[in-house]
Amino acid sequence: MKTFYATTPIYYVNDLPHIGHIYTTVVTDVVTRFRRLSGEPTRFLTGTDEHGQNIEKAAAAQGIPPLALADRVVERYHQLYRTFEIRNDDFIRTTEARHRRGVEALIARIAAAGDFYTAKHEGWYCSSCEAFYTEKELDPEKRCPVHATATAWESEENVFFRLSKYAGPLLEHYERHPEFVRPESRLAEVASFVRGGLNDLSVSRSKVRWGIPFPGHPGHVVYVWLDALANYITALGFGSPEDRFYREFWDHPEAERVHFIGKDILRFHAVYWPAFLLSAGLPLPTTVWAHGWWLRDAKKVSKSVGNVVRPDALVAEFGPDAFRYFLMREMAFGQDASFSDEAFLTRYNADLANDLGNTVSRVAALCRQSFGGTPREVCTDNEIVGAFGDAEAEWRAAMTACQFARALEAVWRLLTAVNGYVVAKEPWKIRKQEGADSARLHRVLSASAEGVRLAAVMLSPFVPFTSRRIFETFGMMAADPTASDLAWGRLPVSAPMPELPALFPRADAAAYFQKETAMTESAASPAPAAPEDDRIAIEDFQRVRLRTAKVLVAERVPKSNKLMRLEVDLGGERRQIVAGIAAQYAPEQLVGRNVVVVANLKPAKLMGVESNGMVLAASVGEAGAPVLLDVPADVPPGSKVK
RNA sequence: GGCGGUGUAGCUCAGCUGGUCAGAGCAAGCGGCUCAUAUCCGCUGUGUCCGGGGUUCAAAUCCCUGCACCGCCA
Repeated sequence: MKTFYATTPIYYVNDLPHIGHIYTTVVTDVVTRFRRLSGEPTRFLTGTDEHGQNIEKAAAAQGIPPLALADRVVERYHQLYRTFEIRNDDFIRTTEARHRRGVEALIARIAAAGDFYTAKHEGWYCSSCEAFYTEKELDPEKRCPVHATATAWESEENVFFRLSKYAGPLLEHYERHPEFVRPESRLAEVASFVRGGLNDLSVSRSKVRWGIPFPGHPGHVVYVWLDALANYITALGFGSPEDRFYREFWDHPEAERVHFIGKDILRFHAVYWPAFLLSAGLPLPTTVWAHGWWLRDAKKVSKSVGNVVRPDALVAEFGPDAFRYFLMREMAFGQDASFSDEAFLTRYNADLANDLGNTVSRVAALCRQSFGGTPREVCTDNEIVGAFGDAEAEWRAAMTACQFARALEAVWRLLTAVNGYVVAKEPWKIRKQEGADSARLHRVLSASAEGVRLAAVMLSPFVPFTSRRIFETFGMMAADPTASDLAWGRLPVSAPMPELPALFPRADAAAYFQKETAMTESAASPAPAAPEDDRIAIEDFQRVRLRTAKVLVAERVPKSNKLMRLEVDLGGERRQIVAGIAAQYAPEQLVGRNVVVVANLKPAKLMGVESNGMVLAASVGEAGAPVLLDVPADVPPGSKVK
């Protein structure tokens, strides 16, 4: 029997949930709801990645065991899932015994294939990355390219996986299964990477303690990705006697297995993971679907314009369904999209309030006013039947291809058809002329209401709560629909219809932004650490004018331990800048040195001395000791830094 | 530097293997209805389909080249 299995990545508990997590999870939820609605046996897995040095450290910093830290974050995810009505069948945590058992089983198979060997692994190790770097990847002072913190030369015996051996088989697999990576352009990227040759992968760590002990290698734990990726099968019971789900949803000729991921972790899913599986002789996933990122609209910073990004506020104000709808409708799946409150409000009003909400409201009102309930007969011969057939076919094709925006457009065409039909038939006139008993009136409203009901069925994967409300409005049970509901003529006859509040009351965008602005401004205190995406757009960065400068004069600011008064050459312009570096640098170390400065900073007075800019320095260690950024002596002063 | 992608109406984007492909939605303008959440229905426009070459009877669609932006790798 054909089965469908979909997963999100397991989320690292070092990070609180943000829009990226919400998006991937909602996508997977929509897809699995669609499959269930189509009657396919379906399984939806998500979970958390809880091992690694970073977790160990973060927990130690808070004085709690790592597992307690993980518990807290896991609770945040559960909350999130309740809010958005995520219907996952399982939630795996890498600290669970079933996961460990599965990882051990996977490792046993790879070992049996002879794909592990031990060798000395040396290099510059960054403990934050839990990774080794080569000399040329580091700056001259051997600092980590990601964290800019000191790395240490480490040398240890590690277990290696013969990844190099699988470059050929992987390329062959890509060739034979072009659907293995979606979208297509990503497959090209991955293939290009593999064609460049693969190095064997170190898959054990002795520096890390918080992890799964590597079988047969005391003191070593399993490398985080080998541990984490395995979740997709360990959650199904792989390696356990109770592996019914594994046999049904993974190791089965007709099982479809899809990983939804962000494009940032494509390589792990499309290279490492299938290589592990090939080695272990297990089936590969059918498709790895890499979606894009939500970028922030940063055209204007003015809050009154309405580009304040506050997903929490939007969800609170307009509800999780509106947010789910926006995410699925606005992003062309696979590409990046930009997020703005403005776009959200536009979609909300145009699509949800006007089209969906108003159509439900008008058809329901017509029925209620005419019959006090649903029509007494089912009309099977009308223009809406055909519109539904077309919409359903398009919707199904688009959903199967993960073209969510298209699927939604198809449903909206059905809504437009209903509205056009209502306008053409003018049921309010029929009622006046022929009375509420008119058979024609019953048929017209039956067709209209049935169109709305079917739109709600097709929308149920996207906006489950709203769909149930629509069913309720038309006298049905407020339950998730099943495959048989997706056929014409299932609207109950002469059923009482409760009068419910508007689904999506029209929003006054101007008033909303005014309120948000007021709230933002009144929140003078530091914003709470919201689990938000804090990436910025390139335009944000470009507002900062960074320039190189040569220090001409340096002297300590009287009565200050930290402040140093500098006069710098900014390429023809002489500037006075005060920098808090006197504790670490002597004036004579500074004169003649090249530095990087922020050239367009508003002037400020420090200890009575005016400063016109800021010298950039890395902030090192707990105390944040400044370490000036180096600029080679031959870079002329005033050069742009970008 | 290598590989790949993108560039289509004011905005967001559809346009597969070349021949109603010059489109949809939003925004704008005009008209209509009044059942409905000032909602709905109909009509209307602007586009050097990034620039330049080429193949072809025919190219937004294929090839070459230039520019801009983006991604992966180094």
